[in-house]
Amino acid sequence: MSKKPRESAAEGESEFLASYDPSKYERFSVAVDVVLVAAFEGDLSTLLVPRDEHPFKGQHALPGGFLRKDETLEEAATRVLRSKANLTGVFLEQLYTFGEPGRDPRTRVISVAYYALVDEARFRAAGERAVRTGRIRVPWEGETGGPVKVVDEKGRALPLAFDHADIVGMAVKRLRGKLDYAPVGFQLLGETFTLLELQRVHETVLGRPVNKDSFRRRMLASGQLEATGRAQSGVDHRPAELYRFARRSAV
Amino acid sequence: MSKKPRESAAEGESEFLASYDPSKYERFSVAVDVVLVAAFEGDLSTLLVPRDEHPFKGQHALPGGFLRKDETLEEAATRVLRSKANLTGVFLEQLYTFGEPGRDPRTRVISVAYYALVDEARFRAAGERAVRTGRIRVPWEGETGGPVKVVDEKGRALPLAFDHADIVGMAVKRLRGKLDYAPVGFQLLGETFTLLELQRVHETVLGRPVNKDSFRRRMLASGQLEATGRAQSGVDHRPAELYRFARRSAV
DNA sequence: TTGACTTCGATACATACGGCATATATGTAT
DNA sequence: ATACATATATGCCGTATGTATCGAAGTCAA
Repeated sequence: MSKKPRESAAEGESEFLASYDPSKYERFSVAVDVVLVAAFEGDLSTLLVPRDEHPFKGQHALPGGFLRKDETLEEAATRVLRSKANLTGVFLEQLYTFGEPGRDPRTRVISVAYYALVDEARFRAAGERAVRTGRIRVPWEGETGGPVKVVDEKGRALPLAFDHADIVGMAVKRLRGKLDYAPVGFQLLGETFTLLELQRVHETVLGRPVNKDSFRRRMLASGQLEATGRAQSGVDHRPAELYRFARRSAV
Repeated sequence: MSKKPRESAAEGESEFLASYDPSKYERFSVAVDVVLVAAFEGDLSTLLVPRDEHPFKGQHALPGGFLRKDETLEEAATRVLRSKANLTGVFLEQLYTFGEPGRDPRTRVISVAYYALVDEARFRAAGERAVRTGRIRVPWEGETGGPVKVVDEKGRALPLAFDHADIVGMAVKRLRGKLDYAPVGFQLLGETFTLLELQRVHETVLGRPVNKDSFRRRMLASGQLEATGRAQSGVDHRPAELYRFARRSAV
C-alpha cells in the first residue's frame, strides 16, 4: 500500500492505476453470431444465411445480429434465433468471442459467438425458412477447433463468410468436450428417444463409433434417463424402449 | 434461394436478411479483464488492483484495460499483463465475455475476460508492484462457477468491483475443468518440479486431496513429464526427482 | 401358423485403471 | 551407526469399460 514510485514504467504504458472513463475510449460494433447445431443422418448440420451483398457475397454466414443497447448478450442471441430461425426455448450457451481487427473488412466488429442445440425436427422446420442449412464435415482425425469444411446437401463445399468457419470449428470442439460430462446429447434429440438413437447422436458428435453395451450401461447408470414404459413403433424388428431425459426430478 | 415472401414476420424483427452496415449500429466500449492465477500454500491467488475512484471506490478489481483500435483481444490481454503485472510470455486463454447492461454503472462495457497462469515466483514478483494480491477462497463443496470469496493475507474479505467475483469464479471453474485433460498444471509451476509439488498444485486447484499413487502413475504414464536426472535439494529428507514438462518433443 | 430374420437387452468374462496398503530405497539429523 | 522422514515400487481389490454370446420380442413371408 505504500506509494512506491513506479520503477521503469513498462514501455510507456500509462494507464496503470490511472482513472479511466469508459466513454473516453474507442467504441466497437458488437455482434452476436449463433451456431445452430443439429445431429442427424450421421452428420452435424448448422444453419446458414446466404449473403447477397458484399462482403463475401455469394458465400454463407452464420445467423447473427448486432447487439442492441439494452439487451444482454444472451438476449441478443435469443433474438437472433427467434428472428432468423423462428426458434425459442432452445439450449443456448456462449462459445467464444472473436475480435480480430480484420475479420470484417467494413469496420471492426467484435463477435460474441453462441451455439445452440436442437433436434432434427426443429432444425428442419427452421431450415424451411429462407435460410440455408449446411452439413458440417469435420475431419475425424486430428485436432478440431480450427476451420471445418461445411458442405451443402449434394456435398459441395459451402465457403463461409468472415471467420465463421473458425466459429463452427470451435462449436464442434466445445460440443465434443461437453458431451461426456454435461447432459448435452439430449438437447439434440426430441422428447423421447431410444438408447440407440442417443448413441448415434453421440457418435455423430464425437465422429467415431462408441461401444454399444458400455454406452448403454453408462447412460442407464448416470441417472439422467427415465424410461417411459412405451416402446418404439414403426420399425420392422423388436422395438426399443423409449426414454426421456430425467430433469433432476428423481433421485 | 427463391424469394418467398416472409410469412408472419416474427414480432417485428426486420433485419432478417436485411443488409446491415455495422457502422449504423450501436457501438460499445470493449474491455479486457485478466484473472492472473497462481497456486501456492494451498490456496489459489489472483492479482487485484485497488480502486481509488468511483464506482466501487475502495474495492478491488481485476487488472484490465480497454481494447484499442488495432489490437486483437489477446494482444489487449497481453498488454494488460505487461503493463499491470510486468509479465510476458505467460499462459493466457480467453475465458468468457460479460456484457450485462448494468455491470458498469457509468456506461455499458462489454468485458472479454481472460485468465493467465503463472508460478509462485512470477506471481510474487508481479504482486510487488503497486497492485494487490488476493487469495481466492473457493467453497470446496457444491457448485463452482458462481461468485467466489476473495480474501486478503489476513483472511479478511476483499469485495470485488463490478461483476469481477463472477469472473474469478468462472476462471476457477474453467481451470478445474481443464486440469485433467490439458497440460495446465505445469503452467502453475516453475521450470522444474517434483511430483509432489505437482500434486499439491492439482489439489489446490481442485480443492480436494488426490490419491498420491494414482496421481503419480497417471502423470508418469501421460508422457507429459520428463525426468531431469537431478534431485531436489535443501530438504531434510530424501529428495525427490525433479521433472520438467515434456514439450511434445519425445514420442 | 410357423419359421426366418432383425434388433433389443441381459449376462458373463477379460481387461484397464484408480484407490489403498505395504514394503523398500535413499536421503538428513543426531 | 541409528533413527527418522519422505520418495518410490509393488501387489491387491473394487469398479468401469470392451467384447462375446444368448435369449427375447417384434415383423415379415410362405
